[in-house]
Amino acid sequence: MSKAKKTVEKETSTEEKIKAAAKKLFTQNGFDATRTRDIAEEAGINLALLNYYFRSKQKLYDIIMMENFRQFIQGISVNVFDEKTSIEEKLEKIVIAYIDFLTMNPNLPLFVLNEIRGNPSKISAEIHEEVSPMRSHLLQQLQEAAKAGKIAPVDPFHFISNLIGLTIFPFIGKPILQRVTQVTDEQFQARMQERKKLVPIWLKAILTTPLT
Amino acid sequence: MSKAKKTVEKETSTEEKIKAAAKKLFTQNGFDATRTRDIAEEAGINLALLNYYFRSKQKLYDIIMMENFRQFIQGISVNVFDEKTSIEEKLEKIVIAYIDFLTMNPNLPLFVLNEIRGNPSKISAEIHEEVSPMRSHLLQQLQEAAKAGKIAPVDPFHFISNLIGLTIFPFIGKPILQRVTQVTDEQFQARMQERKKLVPIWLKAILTTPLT
DNA sequence: GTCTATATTCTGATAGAC
DNA sequence: GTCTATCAGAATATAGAC
Repeated sequence: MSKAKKTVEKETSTEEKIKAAAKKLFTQNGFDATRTRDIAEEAGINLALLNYYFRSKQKLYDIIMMENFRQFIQGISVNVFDEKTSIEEKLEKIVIAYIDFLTMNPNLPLFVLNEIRGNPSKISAEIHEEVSPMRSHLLQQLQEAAKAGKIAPVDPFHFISNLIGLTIFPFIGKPILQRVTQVTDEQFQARMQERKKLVPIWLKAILTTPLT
Repeated sequence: MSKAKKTVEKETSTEEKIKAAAKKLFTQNGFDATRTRDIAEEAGINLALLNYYFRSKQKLYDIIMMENFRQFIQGISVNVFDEKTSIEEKLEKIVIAYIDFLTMNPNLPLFVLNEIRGNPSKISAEIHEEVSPMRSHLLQQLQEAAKAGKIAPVDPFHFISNLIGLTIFPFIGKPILQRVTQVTDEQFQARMQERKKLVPIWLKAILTTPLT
C-alpha cells in the first residue's frame, strides 16, 4: 500500500487477450486452419505482439492445447475419488459435471479428438498420467458392485465407451443431430439438461441387462 | 468386339488414382493439413496433373467430401426401408452395417464431423435430402411400437443420439479409448464385433426402461 | 496427358522505429 | 510494449515444352 497504483487494472492483459483469442480460434478451426493474423485481429492487437509474447504459433498452440486438455479431463476428476459415494451417485455426478462443462465449452471435444489424431504421442503421456487413476478407481468400484451381484460383470472398454459416447457424443455431433432431428439451439440445450438424469438411468439399465 | 483393344485396361485411371490418394490424405489429415504435393506423390503422379484434372485443391476436396459423405450416410440407408422387418431386427441390421462400414473407413466420422463444423451450410442440404426419409421411416416405426405398448415413448433426439453415440463414437474416440482402457488394435476390433450384438440389446434396454 | 520450371499468393516470423 | 514494414519460406496454381 506504500506505493500509489495508477489504476485498479481491471483490464485483461495483452497476453491474456491473445490466449483467449487463440483458444477460441484454435478450438474452432484447429491448428492449420487458424492464421496467426486472425488471432491477432480477434485479440485486437498487432501480429508482431503475438510473436513477442509467445515465440511462435506452435508454442502458443501448445500452451492453449495443454490448458484445454487439462480442463477437459479434470471436468470429471473431482467427482471420481470420493470414497463414500456409491457407484450410482458417482455416475450421476460425472455425467452432470461433464454436460455442464461441455455446455460451456462445446467445441472442446472435437478439438481434443483432432489433436490426438494428428499427434497421438503428444497427449498420450498427459492422458495416462491424469486419467489413469480415475479409471482404475471407477472400474474397481464397478467390479465390486458386480461381485456383490448388484450389476452384471462389466467390460471396461464397453463401459467407458458407453459413458463417454452417451454423454459427449451429442456435443460432437450437434450440427448433424440438430439437422436430422430438426431441433433448435434452445431445444438442444434443453435435451442436454434432460440427459443429465437420463444417461445415468440408461447406463444403469445397460449394466443390469443380462446379455442374452 | 470388332476393334482390337490394346490391353484389358485393368489399371486404374490417373483421375481415379488422384481421387484415391486425396481421399486417403484428406480423411486422415483434413483439408488444411493436406498438401497437394503429398497427394500427387501418394498418387504417383505429377503435381501439375492434379490441377489438370481438378481445377483446384478446393474442387478436388469438394468432390471427395461429397462422395465420402454419401457413403457415410448410405451405410445404413439400405436397411431402413424394408417394411417387413421389425424394429428390433432393423436396429440390429443398422448397427451391424454401420460397424462393418466404419471398420473399413475408420477415419470417416471425424472427417465428416469436422467438415460439417467448418462448413455447416454446405452439407446441410445433402443431409436433409438423404437422411430425412430414413429418419421419418424409422421414427414412425418406433412410435407405432410405443403405441402398441412394446416400448416406452421415444424422443427422437435422444434415440438418434443414443444410436449414433453408442455405434459411431468408439471409432471417433478410438485413440483415447485405447489409451484409457489399455486395449490393443486387435482387441479394439474384437470389441467392435462384440458391439454388433451388444448395442442393439442395450438400445432395447434403454427403450424399455421406465424413466422414473 | 504428362512433365519441368516458374509465377503468384499466402503466412509465419522478424527488424527497427516509436 | 506496441506498431509498421518487410523478409523468407512454403504451397497453390499455371505456362509451356514434349
